[in-house]
Amino acid sequence: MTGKADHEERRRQIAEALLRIADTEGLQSASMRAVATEAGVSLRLVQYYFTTKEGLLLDALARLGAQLQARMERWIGEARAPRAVVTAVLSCVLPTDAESRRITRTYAAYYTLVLNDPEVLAKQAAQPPAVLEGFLAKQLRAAREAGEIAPERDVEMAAAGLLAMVNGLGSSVLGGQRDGEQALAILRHHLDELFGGPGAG
Amino acid sequence: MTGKADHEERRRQIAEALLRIADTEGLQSASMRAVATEAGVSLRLVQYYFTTKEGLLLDALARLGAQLQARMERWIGEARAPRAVVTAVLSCVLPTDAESRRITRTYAAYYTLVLNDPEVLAKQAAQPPAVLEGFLAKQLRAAREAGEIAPERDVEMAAAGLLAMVNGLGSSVLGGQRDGEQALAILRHHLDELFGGPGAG
DNA sequence: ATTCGCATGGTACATGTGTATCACATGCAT
DNA sequence: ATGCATGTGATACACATGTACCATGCGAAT
Repeated sequence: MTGKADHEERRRQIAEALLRIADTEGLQSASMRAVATEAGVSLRLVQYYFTTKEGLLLDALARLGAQLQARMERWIGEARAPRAVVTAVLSCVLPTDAESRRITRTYAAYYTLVLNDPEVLAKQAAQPPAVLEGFLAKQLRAAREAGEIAPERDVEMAAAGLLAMVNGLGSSVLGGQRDGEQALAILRHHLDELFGGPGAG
Repeated sequence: MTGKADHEERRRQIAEALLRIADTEGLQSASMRAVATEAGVSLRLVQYYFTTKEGLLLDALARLGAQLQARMERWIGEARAPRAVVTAVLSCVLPTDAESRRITRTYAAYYTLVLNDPEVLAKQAAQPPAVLEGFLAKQLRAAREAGEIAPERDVEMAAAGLLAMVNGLGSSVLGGQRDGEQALAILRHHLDELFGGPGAG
């Protein structure tokens, strides 16, 4: 046989074709045929490897999530100081470079889909933000105990607010209202306000 | 003739049918036929009053914007104090009651559409946030000059951050991650932090 | 009474969609 | 050599969509 590596490779190839289309033209343009053409395979193959369109959408979403997580870990790097970690996590989801623009746009394309699908999709997509928020709160608490944040500050509230803010900032960048650098500046400003003042890069 | 009042009334009736569908089932389900059925008219009439689907979408979006603005003015009411105005504007766009949930969900439905349409739609939808942000900044500056906000605070940054935050909070509520009251609590917390402390109503 | 323009209904057409079906290859186990 | 599972192709089908076209009614101006 051709080996299971080829099988998974084909799936990856097709799913990434979907993500590419979702990024550039939106999910509504990601028909089975369009995905097949983009991936350079026949329509039948897309059907063969994913059976149904919902399966393809779900698989691609999972891959997108993995890509975002990989980007986060890359941005966190060897940072151990809570403030550096928080800054990395928040700023890496802002559409500032090509990769983040791609990921953000593609997530936005899925967003509308999730809103009107009480199916598995909603469950799959509502979990990551919650754990991320918990992670941020933990980091902020550590920073507070280290004296970098005023003791009276509520870290859960701050974490929720910051996460919502980068989400909204991302939307404004995608909507063409402002530029990625400006969004980053706004985020940095609020981080400076939360922590004592301007911190190291 | 039947009078121009009837004409405009028909347009309103049809456009609101679209908005109702966009709210409950998403814009992708808002086909010409579905809108016609929802409005209780024939497909031909939808064509007659709006010619093209794009025209219908644009008109409905304009009406949605008017509804949101009306809601804002209603929420601002007779409030004159900057803090009260800012609080009203920001909290009235959070999905806390039926009307705001409807408006927010419908805007979200349009959002994806705007992302992949460099047409008139983008221009039409990118303007309001900018003027709203300017309005908020002005209110915050007034509050700062009145001593309610620390003099070293940057009001433009704060306005941009708050607007992005309510936007992100709205998304999280729509995504089922939290409830409207919790979102409101997070917003209030950050307003308390920006202004000296808890304020009246 | 005729004519004209607006309003309305019904329906056709071309296209795009997801999915199903039939056909053929190719390689491995028996 | 034969049979069977996996991979691949081409095409058919049923349906939904936006838009265009033809016909009819009906009030008003001539």
